[in-house]
Formats: sequence, C-alpha cells, structure tokens
Amino acid sequence: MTEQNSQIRIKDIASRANVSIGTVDRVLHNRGEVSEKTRRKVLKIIKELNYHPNILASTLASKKTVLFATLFPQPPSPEGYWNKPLKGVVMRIAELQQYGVATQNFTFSQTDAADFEKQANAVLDVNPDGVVLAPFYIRESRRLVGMLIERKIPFIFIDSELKNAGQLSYVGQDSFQSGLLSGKLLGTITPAGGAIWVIHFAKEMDNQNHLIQRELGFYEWFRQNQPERAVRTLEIPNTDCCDWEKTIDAEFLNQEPGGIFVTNSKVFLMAEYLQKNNISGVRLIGHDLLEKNRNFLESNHVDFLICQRPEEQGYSAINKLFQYVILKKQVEKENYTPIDIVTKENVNYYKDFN
Amino acid sequence: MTEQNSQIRIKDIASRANVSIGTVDRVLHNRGEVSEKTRRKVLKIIKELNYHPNILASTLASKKTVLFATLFPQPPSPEGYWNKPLKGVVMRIAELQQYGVATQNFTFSQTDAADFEKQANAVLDVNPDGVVLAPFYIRESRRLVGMLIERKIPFIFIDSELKNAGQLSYVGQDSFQSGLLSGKLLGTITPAGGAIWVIHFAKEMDNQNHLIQRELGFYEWFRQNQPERAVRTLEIPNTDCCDWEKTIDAEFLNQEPGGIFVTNSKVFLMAEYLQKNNISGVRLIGHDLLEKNRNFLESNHVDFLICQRPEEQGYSAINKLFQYVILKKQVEKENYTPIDIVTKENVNYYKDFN
DNA sequence: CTGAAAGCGCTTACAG
DNA sequence: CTGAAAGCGCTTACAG
Repeated sequence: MTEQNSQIRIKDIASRANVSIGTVDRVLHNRGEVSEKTRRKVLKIIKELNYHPNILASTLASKKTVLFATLFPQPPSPEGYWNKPLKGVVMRIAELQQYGVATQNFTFSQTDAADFEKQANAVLDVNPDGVVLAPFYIRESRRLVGMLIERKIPFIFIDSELKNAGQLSYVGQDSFQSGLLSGKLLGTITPAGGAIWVIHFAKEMDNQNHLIQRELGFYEWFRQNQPERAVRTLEIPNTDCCDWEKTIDAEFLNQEPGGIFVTNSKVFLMAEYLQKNNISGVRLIGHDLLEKNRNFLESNHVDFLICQRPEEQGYSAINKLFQYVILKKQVEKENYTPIDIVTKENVNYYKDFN
Repeated sequence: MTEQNSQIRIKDIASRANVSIGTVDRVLHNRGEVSEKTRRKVLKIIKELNYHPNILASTLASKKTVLFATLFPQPPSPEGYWNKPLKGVVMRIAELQQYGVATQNFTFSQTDAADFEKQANAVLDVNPDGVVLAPFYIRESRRLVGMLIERKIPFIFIDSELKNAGQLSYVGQDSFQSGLLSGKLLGTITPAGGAIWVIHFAKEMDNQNHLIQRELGFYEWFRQNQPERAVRTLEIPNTDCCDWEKTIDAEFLNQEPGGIFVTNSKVFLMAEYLQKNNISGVRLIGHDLLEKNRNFLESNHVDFLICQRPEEQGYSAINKLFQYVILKKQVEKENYTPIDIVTKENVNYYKDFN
C-alpha cells in the first residue's frame, strides 16, 4: 500500500480562484447565489484542472438517501419469470447500500389493468428519485409516464418499451432478432421435409408484443433460408384445464410436425405433452430457464432454450439509475440484452452473475 | 430524497462500551494495545449491534492506495484474445478508482518461458496487494505462486488454473463441458453420414490443456450420442506459411468432411480455406469472437462460435480481489464462465457488459 | 493500554 | 453574493 497520489479537490479550485470552497460548491451544483464573474472563473479552473468530485466524500457528507421504485408484473409463483429481474434489482441495491440507495418494489396483476393504476399511484406516493417499470398495459403506462415526466423523475423501461416516451433508458431484448435465431436453430436441426409449428401459449395476444415479434422474426428466417419449409402457427389461449391438449391431439392426427417453437416460457407444457403421449423425434425449442424447462432440457425433451438474462436486466436497470442519479453520468438509451442459447451441455454454467 | 436512517457507527459502539472510538478501532483492526477485557466487551457489542463499517468513510479517511498486478500473455496483435480480459480489468479498475484501487499490467511472451520469469519478477517488484495471473507456463507459474504465498499476497488464476495451488479464486471456463457443447452443436447440424474433423491450430499442445479438454469433451458427446459417426483429429502446428493448406488439401482429396470443429479462435483460417477453395456444405464451428470470426459468422461460413466472455473474466477477477482485499468479503473459489453460443443471428447482441 | 484531536473531500446551514 | 465552521464515519499520529 502506498500513499494516494494527488487528486484535485474543491479546495484546490477554491485557492486558485481566490474564493472559498462554499462558492466552488455553489457553482458545482448550480445552486445560484454566485456572481456571473466568479462563476465563470471557477468553471474555467474546474475545466482546466479536469476536476471530478469524489463521490465517496460527497455521499458521506450529504447524508441523503435516494429511493428508487420498481413496478413489475406480479409473478404467479415463486418460480415465475418476474422474480428474476427483481432478484437483479435486489442484488444491485445491496451493493449500493453504502451509497444510501434503497428501493421500494411494487408489483401489479398481470390480468387486471386497474391494479396497475393502483400500484402506479403507490409508486408516485413514495416520491421516488427514479423508477424502473415494465410498461405492460400500454395506456396505463402512458399515464404513469406522464406523471413521472411532470415531476421530473427519471424512469427506465425494462423488458419492453414505449418508444420515445421520455425514458432515460430501455433495458431488454430485441424480440424480432430473437425470433430469427429461434428460426435458425429449429430450421437447422429439424430434418428436411418436417413441418414446423409455432405455438403461442398466451391469453391476450394484444399485450404480448414480444411474442408477435418473435413469431415475425421466426417466419422471416424461414422466408430467407428455407422458403420451401411448411411453417404454421397455433394459438392456445387457455391452458388452465386440459382442453388445450385435445386441440393439439387433433393437429397431430392431421400431421406430425418435425419441430415446434413455443414462443414463451411455457415450452414445458409441450414437453410434457410429448412425453405423456410418447412422441419422440419432434424437435422442441422455447424460452426462458424456468426450473421445469431446465429439467426437460436435461432429459433431452427440449433441444434449446433462448434466454435473456432477466436478473441482469434488473441489475442493469438499477445500475443505470445509479449512474445517472448519483454519479451524474450519461447512460445508453437502448440496452439490448444478449440473446443466449442454452442447451443441456451449457445449462450448468449459465448464470447471470459472477 | 429523505434523511438516511440510522446506521451503527463506531461512535455508538464506543459509547456503549464506555471507551473511545480509538479503542474500538484498535479491536476492529486487531491492532493490539487493548486489554483483553475491553477487547471482549467491544467485540460483544459489535456483534450485538451487527456493526458493519462504512467503506466510504473508511477509504476516504485512510488515504491508502491498493495496487493490483495482472500477468497475462502478450497478445500478438491488437485483435488478439488477451486484449479482452485486459479490457475488463481496465473497466473495473476505472470504476474502483475512487476506492484508491490501481493496477499495473504485465504481459509475457507466449513463446518464451524465460520472459514469464522476468515479468513475474517485475510483478513482485511492485509489491502488489493482489495479483491476477494466467498460469501459462506451469513450472514458472508455480515458482511465482510460491513467492506470492510467502509474501501473503492473494492471487487469482484466470483462464486456466493450477489446482490447489493456494489461489484465492479461479475465473475461467470448463473446457471439457465446452467441448461437449461443441459436439452437440456440430453433431446436430451435420447431416447423418458426414464425417467430422477436429482441427487443432496450435503450436505446442503441451501448454494447451484447454484444447485437449475441449477435444475430449467433443469426442465424449459423440461417444454418448452418435457413436456411429466418424470423428478424427488433425493437428496443424504451424500456420505461418502455406504448407498447412497442402496438408488439408490432401485430407480433402481423401474424403470431404461433413463438419469441422476448430478447437480455438483460429477457425477463420478454415473459413478462409473453404472460401478460397469454393467448398460449400461443410459445417464449421470454432471459438471466440475475433473480428475475422465475426465476419465469417455473418457471411455464413462459420455456423457457431463458442465464446467465454473474456472481458467479463478480467472484470470479475479484479472485482474478486476488490471484494477480498478492500471489502474483506469471502469470494467463491471456482468461477466458471458461461459457455455462450454465438451465431449470425445473435452476434450483434453479444457483449460482455451492459 | 487509552483518549483526544486533526484530517480525508465534501455538504450544509448560518452569519454577514 | 461570499466565507467560515461544523459535521459525515472513519483513520492516524500523538500524548499520556
């Protein structure tokens, strides 16, 4: 360990400018009450010396706590997808605790837009210094965003975004590109001549822009690379009872597919179906590393899972608020998450954090 | 912004124990000069109150700089692989600058073990508080490690490791598992009946444990899943001139393969070969996202690249030293990097940092 | 063995 | 409009 070498302090600036450190602080933070002349002089010296404030000293002295709020869909179970971004949020907040950063996390029902409104109000009520939200219900999200802008509270979209809505940043996937990749994988591993099915296990396709984009990208790959391949889409809105299996039964009677792409994390439903009906030789790919999906990957019922590092998304979103609100740095506006391919062979090494 | 809520300070401990903060500090840092009785009393209160020191205040007051050293192979060009871990190192160091953390980075020749020794001595000469090293030359690395242990300097292996050599941690890949994955990918996309080649473009296979492990994993996948497939290995030690192409020419005359696995980043050599000789229909996979490899991915000459997030490895290694040396936290001993599959379709979203 | 004081670089009232 | 002082939680000599 050696002595720390010279760092520019506000004291240095003050002495060069023949003012007190209080005055330097005033121009540093645009707190006014400084004559234009001294302001200029101080600013000039700050630039010359390439001054950067010491964040440690600053947060230590200020004794401020900044509060970030998150607003995510409520996961239906402890295994649910939306637990993962939250895990990343909690992780980054723990690291930033010394900086006086805290969060309040809100969740809303995935089936009740009114609940979103209610939770959005709760977010506003805690008067956060920054917000991370999943704009699940478009209209209601726009309303919340309007209020945030009005109050000058920076916000970041996660998972999906409203374009040009005044967000500080977006953290999430590019679903079309992800669909292209799924197309390549399934197209490549499905023997020539085998038909391809795309299955949406989703209630309201209106609010599921991701799934639509994935489907579009998927079809696009085949258009470009295997135009002769038969590709079709099935929509299964309700999987609560077992009627949906009859629909599939009928389809299978008609023609057995060579490969199936499930556009979301419910690929395990299809894997269970194939297993139950003793169907082999059908290639299957889907999304997200849920526990069930992992098991089917390991038992060879699912060939590939496309993943998007949800924990990292949460971590990154909070980190961006931190960079912007505390460190006063600029942040990237669009942050597309890597599109990861997970297989039986690499699943044990697939993790978000090191 | 709201007032920060109560945190336990050493002042609180001091008042409860009826001692001064100086005394608390002495027991906190085992600086001795405290009677056993008061030591016990203070320790008890620290535990009761679940005290955690404020790192910001601590580093601010201490004015210490800690120095980490890195010792990596010298990249042969600015595109070379080893620039990437270094990039991660530089990135994390920049973030930690406020904590008074700095690095000195040393590199050694990949063809001259004596140079390693020389650089190792240079590392010792700067008397670092922690070291990250790639144990490229095994014997010479052992010698360095011995000195580090003697001086009680913690060190982390990156990229490959010596087992049980007293390291604080290892950050790197599991090459066998990575080979398994390569086997699966190539086995799945190569039409039945096509022969598979494994190509090592490497000078001294002795120092290339990674390549051997990848090859073993690769063969293992075929043993388990496609035992009927013809798989063989070619070693091309020297690619500086064009003799190596003649070797390949001869092999092609013998039998055209269905798929080729290049065990390292030199897969672009094979892609160039196929392109130059107008050979199509041969599946090709390899390692690492060099610029050339990226281009061949995009031009469809390379089907998959297996990647290991080298920047993240450098970042993570420095971060682990930081956690251990500054934050006094425990760190994981084995840290296997994710094994990433990169294709034309996801390459633009593949990055190490968000 | 123990305590009181000065200082790290910054922020925050307060006095003028 | 400006400066001087106290304080953030901790560390570091120094005095006793």
